Amino acid sequence: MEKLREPLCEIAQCGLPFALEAMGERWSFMILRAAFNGVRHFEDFLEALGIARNILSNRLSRLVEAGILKREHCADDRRRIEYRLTPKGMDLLPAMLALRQWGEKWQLGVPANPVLCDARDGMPIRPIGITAHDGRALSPDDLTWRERAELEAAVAFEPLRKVL
Amino acid sequence: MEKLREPLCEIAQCGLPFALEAMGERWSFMILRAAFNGVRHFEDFLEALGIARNILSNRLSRLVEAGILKREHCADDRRRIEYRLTPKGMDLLPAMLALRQWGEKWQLGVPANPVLCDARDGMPIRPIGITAHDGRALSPDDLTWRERAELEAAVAFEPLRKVL
DNA sequence: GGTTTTAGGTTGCAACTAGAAACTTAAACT
DNA sequence: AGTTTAAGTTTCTAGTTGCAACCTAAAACC
Repeated sequence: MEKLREPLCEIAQCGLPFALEAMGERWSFMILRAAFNGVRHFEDFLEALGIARNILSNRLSRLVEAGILKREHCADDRRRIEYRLTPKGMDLLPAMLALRQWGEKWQLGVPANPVLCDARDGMPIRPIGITAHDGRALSPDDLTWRERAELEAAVAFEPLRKVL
Repeated sequence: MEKLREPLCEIAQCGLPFALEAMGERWSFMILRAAFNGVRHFEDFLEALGIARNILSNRLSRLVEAGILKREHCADDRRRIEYRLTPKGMDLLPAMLALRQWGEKWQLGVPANPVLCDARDGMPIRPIGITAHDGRALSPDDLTWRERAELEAAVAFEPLRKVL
């Protein structure tokens, strides 16, 4: 764990504060979860989450503004509004699952049910973890920070796979 | 994405609300990040985060209470207190990195620096994602929910790897 | 045209969050 | 013994969050 150290946020360009700015509020992840479960309409979010109307209204607006949800009128019933995940919102699924798995593992006593599985073979997904470029599982001790410049020089020969 | 649906939290035993209960507050992830970067003492958190003393005090207490940090007096200087990550706290690293990578990818304009790398070969880590039991990358469309009972019956022959 | 439905704004109130500054306590240092 | 340091706690203030209940606007339905 000693190796895992970086300058704090004033210096580093760190994505965490930006992520928290968009998703750090109390209901944001629960709304996202509902959206992943197919909830699309205001009243359905309201019922699913037990949240106050004005808070929901405010959060949905913020999530739309952040580009995580998109807001559009239904074609068939134009007073109805659909909130749908954008690609940017979909891309939060690993983070949400990682949080959820952590909650299940450490906070929730019972094994979770239902279990999220691979649709192709029906097997449970692997716990979300940190993996090397070649797929090996990494522990916190296996990690280190490198300057981008240094890194790009080092891999000048082999093509650098897109990271982050 | 249609396949990815589950009963909402009243019915399902979902770990997400539990995770958010512990980590959902505004400064929690930033404190965790500092802890991963080796910050251990009250005054150092204070300086690193620019947070008010009373809020920091409150958050540290909560994180200790949640078992994410442990609080102990230094052996050499017993007025000093060290806050250190517990295994439970360490286990939040994938979730934090996933959030951070998302923030870097979607919110932060510039490529992040420094880059988190595998210490063994110096290559950048793979973006955190969802993988099947055999390591294949999965997209949201590849996911489905299965009842635990059904699943355990189905894999009665092959040993079910520990999940979550 | 009147009613219903959907989405969401407004108001009022209680609780919580956040910050600055001063105070406290215990240990260490001299 | 007196000072300094680390880690808080307390007090006061302002702002935000959250809920309930009611109100509005627009579209659809009859």
